[in-house]
Formats: sequence, C-alpha cells, structure tokens
Amino acid sequence: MPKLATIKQPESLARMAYEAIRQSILSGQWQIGELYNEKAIAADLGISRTPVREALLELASQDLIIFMPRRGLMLNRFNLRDVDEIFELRKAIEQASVEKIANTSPLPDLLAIEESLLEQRKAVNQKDYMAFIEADRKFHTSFTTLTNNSRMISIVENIRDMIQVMGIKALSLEGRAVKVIEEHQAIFKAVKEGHVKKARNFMAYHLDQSMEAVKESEL
Amino acid sequence: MPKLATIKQPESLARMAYEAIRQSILSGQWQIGELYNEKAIAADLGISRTPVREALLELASQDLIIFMPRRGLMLNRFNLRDVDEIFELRKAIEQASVEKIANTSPLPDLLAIEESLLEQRKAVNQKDYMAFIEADRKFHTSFTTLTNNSRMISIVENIRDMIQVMGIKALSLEGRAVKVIEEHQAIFKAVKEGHVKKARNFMAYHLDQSMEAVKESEL
DNA sequence: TACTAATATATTACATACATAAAAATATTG
DNA sequence: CAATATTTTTATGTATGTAATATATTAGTA
Repeated sequence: MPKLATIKQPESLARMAYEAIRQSILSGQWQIGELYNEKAIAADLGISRTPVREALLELASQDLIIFMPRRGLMLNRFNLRDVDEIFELRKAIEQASVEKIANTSPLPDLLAIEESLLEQRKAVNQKDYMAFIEADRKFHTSFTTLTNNSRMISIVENIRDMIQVMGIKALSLEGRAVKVIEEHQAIFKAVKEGHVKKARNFMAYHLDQSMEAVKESEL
Repeated sequence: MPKLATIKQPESLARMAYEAIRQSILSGQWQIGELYNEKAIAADLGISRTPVREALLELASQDLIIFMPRRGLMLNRFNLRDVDEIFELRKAIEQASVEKIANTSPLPDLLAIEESLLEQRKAVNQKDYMAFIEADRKFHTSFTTLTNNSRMISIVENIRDMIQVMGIKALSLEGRAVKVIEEHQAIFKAVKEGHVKKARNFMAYHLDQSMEAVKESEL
C-alpha cells in the first residue's frame, strides 16, 4: 500500500497561476462586466493555457469568477440573494467560532484579536482604509483560526474574497468604520469574559449591519 | 457590456465525468489506499484525459480524493482530526438551518422531512440499510434545502459525501439506526413546534452521537 | 433604411503530444 | 550475495493542436 499522502506541490504552475490571478482580482484589477480570456492571462503569466485553466476552474468553484461558454470569463456579479446567502453562511460559521472560542480559548490566544483592534483604530485615525480592511479581515479570521478548523477557515477566507469582489467600498464607508470597531469591541469583550450567548448575539448584530452596508453600497 | 451570465453547460464532458466518478466513489467502487490514474479513468469513460482531470480537480477540492504527485490519485483517508473538523462545520450549518426553519417555515414545508422519517422506519424494519442511508440523507438535506441557501446546501452535500467515503458502515450500525430515528424525531418535533433552542440542542446532540459512531466504526 | 442571411472572428472544450519526476526493474560491482 | 548504479516504465504536469459554437460583421434584399 502506498504511503502517506503528499499534497499537490504548491510550486506547481497551476498553483502559482491561482495565487497570481486571485491577487489581481482582489486588488481590484479586474473590471466588473468585462470579459477576460485564458489565452491573454496565460500570455501575461508566461505559461500555457492549461495551468491557467486549472486555476480559473478553482476560482470559479469559489464563485469569484464565472465561465461564459465560448465567450470568456468575468468576475461574478453578486445579487441581493447571493449577499443574503453568503452572510447567512458567514453568520453560522462565525457564531459557532466565537462560541467555541469564548468557551475554550485561554487569554493569550486572544492577543491577535486585540492586536487587530488596535490596528483598526490606527487605520481609521490615519484614514488608511486599505489598512482598515486588512485589520478587519484579521479580526474575523483570527476567530476562525483559533477554532483550528481548516474547513471553517477556508470558507471564511472564501467569503471574505467574495465580499471583496462585491466592492471594497462597503467596508470602508466613512461612518461605518467607526461603528465596525465598536461592534468588534463588543464581540471581543464578550468572548474574553466567556459570555457565550452575548458573543453570539453581538456577532449576529455585527454581521447583519455589515450585510446592510454591503447592500446599500452596491446592487 | 455583455449580458447576463450563463452557467457552464452541465452537459459538458467534464461535468459528466465529475458525476460519473463521484457516483462510482460514493457507491463504494473505489478501494481505500488504492492508486488510480487519469488515463485509466479516461479510457473507462471513453474520453480524453482533459475533462477527466478537470473532474478530478473538483473532487479533490471537495476533499474526496487526493492527488499524489506523479503517482496517481487515491481516496482521501480521513483521520480523527478531519472527523472533528467536518462535524464541527456540519453542526454550525445544520444548527443554523433548524433554527431558521423552526422560526420561519410553514408546516406544509415540513412534509418532506416527515416523509423521510417514515422512510427511515420502513428501511429499518426491512433491514434495508442502503435505503436507510438514503432516507437519513434526505432528512438532513431537507432542512438545508428549506433554508433556500445554495451555499449551505452544497456544503452539507459535500459533507455527506465525505462521510460516505469514510465508510458507509458507520451510518448503518445495527443499534445506531434505531437511535438515529429517535434523535431525528426529537429534532423534527422541536422544529415543528417552533422550539428554536430545543431544535438546536437536539441537532447538536444527534451530530455528536453520529460523530462518535463514525469514530468508533473506523479510524 | 431596416431586416435577414451568410460569413468571419474569437474563444472555448476537448484531444493529443511532450517533458519530467518518481518507482520499478535491471544491471553492475565489490 | 548484497548493495548500489543504471535503465525502463509509468503517470503526471504542461504545452499545443483542432473542431465547435457564440457573437460580431458583412452583404444582400425588399
């Protein structure tokens, strides 16, 4: 019998193409509504179409792009229902995360979260909204990371990607950032003090508010 | 600007290959620990390696198989940690589902669930364990389906697939089936009567028990 | 001009070819 | 014979070729 599984080497061209394309999408280089094609991307990356296609298939399975048969590819255009679905899923997982963390995590583990709160405040003071988005992402992924559940981590990462594709603006609406920090603070406090029910409720409230912000900013 | 997205046509060879391979895995035709290869599968399906590879990449992204670089493919071998992760995720989503259903669904919508309960009893009486597994799957997916959340549905479907790959046996352990039905009954009753908290708790209990059954039967 | 039919173009979806790495088989050497 | 080096085999990972199809363009006609 063969021995233990090795993972598909991360230095494969397909993997590299995936990372490169994902980054170019997340950094806002892809225009919504615009058609793209495998050949141009492959030429751009200096590789053949095959690994590019594999990367695109993965991005499509993550709902970031969609294949238009015989036409090309485009960024996924999320509608109101998509937003509802995505935030409902997000709520289920992030509530479960804070519940678990509030129950089990020792204080030192919560340092990364407290750190991200500082970064959020600093970013708002300096009006550096890219930094704010990053710190916000760190706040949320810190909880998931503490669950030590790789599947939940991946899903939350993917959700963040989708929200970023929906439009970075929503997260950085002037007035919203300040409220976000207050909401985060409430969640963090409840978790730190082990108040499970409160932590769940604050997270629910926060995600509901965020969803509204997304819906208002676009769509 | 291009018009609305069409979805990658489901009659593509890659799609067909995906369905065919997934079915052959779920029906127990793949041996755990055995190496498979793209060429043989392609020959078997009478198509080229390309669409087969795309199908396999999707199955790998769903954690059903793993690529062993330059060696071939095998069924994923789940360990205890995987089981913990999968059931934790499953609990988060299925609890959220019953919560939503208990809050919002009108009685007629619950018919599919009640129906599956009947099928479960019938299957146990007839000692038809394949039928039982099917009815069990229907019970759980009915809740997710009622959420109308395509993302949560996909995740739960994928989780069922993974559990099936872990070994069909766990679900059909002689004594377990009877208890499963009791647990299902308790969940259903709570949902029907709109007892949100109870529904969540019964679902949690049921999934914990199921996880133990899986762990005991293998690994 | 407005509308339809024919043709051209672009791009995939799939097939095939090739290069390379890992394993297995074989040969070689002390 | 045991251990190591070499060759062969096998399967992937990547590149390239090809036919089909969705759309755009052009030509033709009332």
